[in-house]
Amino acid sequence: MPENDHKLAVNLDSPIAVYVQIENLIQFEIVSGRYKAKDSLPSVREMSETLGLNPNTITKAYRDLEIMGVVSTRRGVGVSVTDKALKVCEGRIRAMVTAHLREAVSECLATGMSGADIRKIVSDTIESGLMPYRP
Amino acid sequence: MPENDHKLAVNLDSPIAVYVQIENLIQFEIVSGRYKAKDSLPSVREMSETLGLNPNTITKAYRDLEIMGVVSTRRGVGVSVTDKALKVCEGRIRAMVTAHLREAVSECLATGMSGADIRKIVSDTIESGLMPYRP
Amino acid sequence: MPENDHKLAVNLDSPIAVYVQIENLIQFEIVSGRYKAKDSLPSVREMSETLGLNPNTITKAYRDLEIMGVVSTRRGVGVSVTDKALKVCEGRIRAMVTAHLREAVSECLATGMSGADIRKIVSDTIESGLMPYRP
Amino acid sequence: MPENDHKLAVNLDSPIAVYVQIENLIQFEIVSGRYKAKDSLPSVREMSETLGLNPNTITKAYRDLEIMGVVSTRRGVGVSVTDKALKVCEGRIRAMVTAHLREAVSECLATGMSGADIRKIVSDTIESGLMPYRP
DNA sequence: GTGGTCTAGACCACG
DNA sequence: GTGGTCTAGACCACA
Repeated sequence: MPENDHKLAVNLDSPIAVYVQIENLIQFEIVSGRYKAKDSLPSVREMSETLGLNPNTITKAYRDLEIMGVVSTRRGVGVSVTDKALKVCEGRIRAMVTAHLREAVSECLATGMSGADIRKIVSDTIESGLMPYRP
Repeated sequence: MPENDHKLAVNLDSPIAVYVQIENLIQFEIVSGRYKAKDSLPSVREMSETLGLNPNTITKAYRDLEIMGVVSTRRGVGVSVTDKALKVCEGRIRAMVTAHLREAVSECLATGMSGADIRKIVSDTIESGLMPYRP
Repeated sequence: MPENDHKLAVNLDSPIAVYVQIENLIQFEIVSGRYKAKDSLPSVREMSETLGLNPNTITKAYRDLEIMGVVSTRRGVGVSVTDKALKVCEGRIRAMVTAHLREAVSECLATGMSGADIRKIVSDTIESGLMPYRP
Repeated sequence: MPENDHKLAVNLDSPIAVYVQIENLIQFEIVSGRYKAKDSLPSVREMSETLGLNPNTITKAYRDLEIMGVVSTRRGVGVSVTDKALKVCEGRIRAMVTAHLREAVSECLATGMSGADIRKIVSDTIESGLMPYRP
């Protein structure tokens, strides 16, 4: 039962800094095609209210994304996805998730879990549907 | 190519706190059977020198493990694995790595990666051998 | 009468953001050789007290410098100049000051100032001694 | 190569506020004699369309210039250069560009650039012709 | 002691 | 309304 009205969410208990989670979330949205070049991102204030975070935290994420070349910000106008964003994000994100997957499998092996068990968990997760990125 | 001279290693650049990495490392060693009940752990000083970390960091990890009931420390004697350590760690670690694996697969799906691609990476990693836990 | 005990200073009235001024100041110190590879920078707290600024402002500057590869920060240890800092800064700063000089001369020309007058001001400033960078 | 079709231009990426850039641009035009007493300035709407800026930005610049006594606005008539504009601007702008020039030279000295190198850049720029003010 | 993150809230530049 | 900067002050991870 996939939830279609896709919503961004951060995990405050994660050891990963919230602003980094937001950067990743947005990059996932871009890679998955939900944000396209020239699309506007939610304003800092809107995003901060949606996520229940301080505007400064959003600002920090947006600023990093700007340095990466993923978004472009203009005072009084807003923040929008750059033309090269997809290219930039695709490489970064693909490499990141592949590394995470390899690490996760290695962890499982390190506990003595069998290859068959690992494959079963993987298949179950794949079949349980397209889960949104949850940091 | 079996895992000879298995060594603990922490990743200072990881967003995961070093003391958490150490706690996990030791639990992995227990789950995988390299540390057994009543085994002594390296002293705080030895561990800190081996890993190049501040003794306080090791102390904090050992204290947390003691609270979890995984190790017991006795002044003048040292730190040793408790009898119930395996039982405690097995559940925790198994749950952790399973969760990590599901998250990693979900991340891959979120980028639009196909199930076949994911399974291929998983199989490759499984076949590349038993990699040590690397946080 | 040059002032030898060289001190960093920022201009709060400048249209240039304070944290950018700090980034420039430190890069000047590196280019001019007053900071060398592996030198420690003043701690965030110390710098903030010296300059009368909020620690967050210093943190922002240090973070940008880290992204640029000019400094390296380690928790609990401090911030130090990287080995490649001089190379990185030299290009950036040299280009920046040259551009500023050209712009300043162009401005003078645009007001109708004569080449001779411009050269006189330049010579006077050169001869008035090595002034510290004042943003 | 005389400066034909001289055009005002602002730099949106400059740390200098756009309305300040416009104020300076107009004062440069006055000092250089391209705008004389009683000349009309472009209307707010025309200026905003020419420069692709929000009319509010132009309005703010014109208002500041009026406060300085450089222009006078009359409802239904427009904005025109005052009789004392040249006198007012000349001092302000001359002081500003001189200060910029001194600062730029100081910056160069601070990087360790030699007086000869500085003089060479200055001469090159002077000889490359009368560049328009570019903020 | 060090740096890192986050919040709350202010003021500014711009549309 | 938009984003940008800065302050004040809190808590955490680490040495």
